[in-house]
Amino acid sequence: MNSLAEENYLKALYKLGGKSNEVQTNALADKLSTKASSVTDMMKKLSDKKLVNYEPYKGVSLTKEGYAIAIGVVRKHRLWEVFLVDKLAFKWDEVHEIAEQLEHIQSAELIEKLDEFLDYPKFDPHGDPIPDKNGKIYQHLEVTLSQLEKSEKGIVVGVKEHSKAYLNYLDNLNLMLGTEVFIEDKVEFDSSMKVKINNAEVVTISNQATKNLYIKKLN
Amino acid sequence: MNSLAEENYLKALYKLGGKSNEVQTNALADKLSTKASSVTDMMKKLSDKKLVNYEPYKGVSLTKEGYAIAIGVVRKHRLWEVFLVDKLAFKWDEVHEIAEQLEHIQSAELIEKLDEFLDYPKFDPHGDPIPDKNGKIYQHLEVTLSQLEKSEKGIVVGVKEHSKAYLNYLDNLNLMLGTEVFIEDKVEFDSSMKVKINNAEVVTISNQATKNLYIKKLN
DNA sequence: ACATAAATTTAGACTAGTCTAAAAATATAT
DNA sequence: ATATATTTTTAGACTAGTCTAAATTTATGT
Repeated sequence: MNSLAEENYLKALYKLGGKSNEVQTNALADKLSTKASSVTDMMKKLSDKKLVNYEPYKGVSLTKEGYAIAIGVVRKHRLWEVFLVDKLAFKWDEVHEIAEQLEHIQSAELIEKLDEFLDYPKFDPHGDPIPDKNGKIYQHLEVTLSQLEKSEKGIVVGVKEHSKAYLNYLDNLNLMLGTEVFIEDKVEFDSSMKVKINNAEVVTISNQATKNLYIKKLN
Repeated sequence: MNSLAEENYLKALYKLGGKSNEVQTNALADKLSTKASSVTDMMKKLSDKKLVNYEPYKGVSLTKEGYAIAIGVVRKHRLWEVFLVDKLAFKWDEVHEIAEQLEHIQSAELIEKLDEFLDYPKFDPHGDPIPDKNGKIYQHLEVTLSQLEKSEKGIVVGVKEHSKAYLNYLDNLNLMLGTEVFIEDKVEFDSSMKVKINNAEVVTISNQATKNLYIKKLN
């Protein structure tokens, strides 16, 4: 069994380095809002448990076993987010902190039953893919709104940035998962875009915002 | 905010002493499977936080504020148990350990939404009353099966003992919440009872078992 | 190549929670 | 009433996880 702290380190390592990329001590410290010295201590511990490959001064990466644990935590986080939004009517910008707690509940049976109850969702409320029980993830084709050209059409399938501020900004533009977008125009000056939403109103979206929306192209 | 350990001490204090009864250090240590010295340390801490009334060597009881927290944890535990049984199809003997974890999730909004989702249940899967959001509890009239006389009739409304072994024993007898029981006979020799279940088969129930079943008398 | 900067690790201290063993207080028994 | 048993508290040590400050290693710029 792994402690809550250990699980959080493994999850952060996954978010920064994926299945096998090296991650620097400071990057991990930043991600976890802790200090580099604390990271070093934990890396030694996780290395002893064979959950990470750690060489002093050289960075760290997940072992196969560490990756499996990290993926499991991500799976739990995202399934709970679906539960919170679909069943308890939370909004998509309200669920992160609660899911951060729920992701550490220990019970394999619980999570399988939750998955079934939710009807085996493939994506969480932000469009992030939910690993299946074997750890398989179906990744987005990573096309962002900013990469579409004038007159191209697509559907919003995910967000890259999860802050409350950004999610609220999208809500106010009526942009949510499943929304159809059509590029009316790209403004050269500030790289913002004029976008027609669901064949109705046209809104202007900042470059910053367009870079953080995943789109599935149509036609 | 209170730590997980603090919440567990407060809950145990509630289970042993209710709203205001004094509890001995050793009793608390037993309940929490810890040592008396650990209890003493924690009581000093909770006393400093004004969550318990503690006088060295004299025992300890909950303050109003400590009681409110304890009741909140119990409310969360029991609501999650309802979720696990009603929505995720767990059996009543499988939910305790998971609910022990879920009861510490911090989010007032979560628990209110869960309560609504479950349709404001009054009792958990073992028949224990669920405190409402103001901390009000509707207690059972505490009649146990063992207190019924020959030819009396009642309905099973709760269990006093929550061990897996006991709950399984009841399952095997087809005894669950809502089951109708009719006392065919009381055996003087070992105080066991012959009980007709749902107007069908007659089973023999040990004294030990009859003392742990709450009954609502009929007629 | 060498000085300096940046990143990382080590050393030592702190907190929360736990433990064992000894000391102190309270209860019980004759 | 006094010895004995029981209960509780205190003292000191331990672990997990964190921190600051100093030391060390690696990277960078001229």
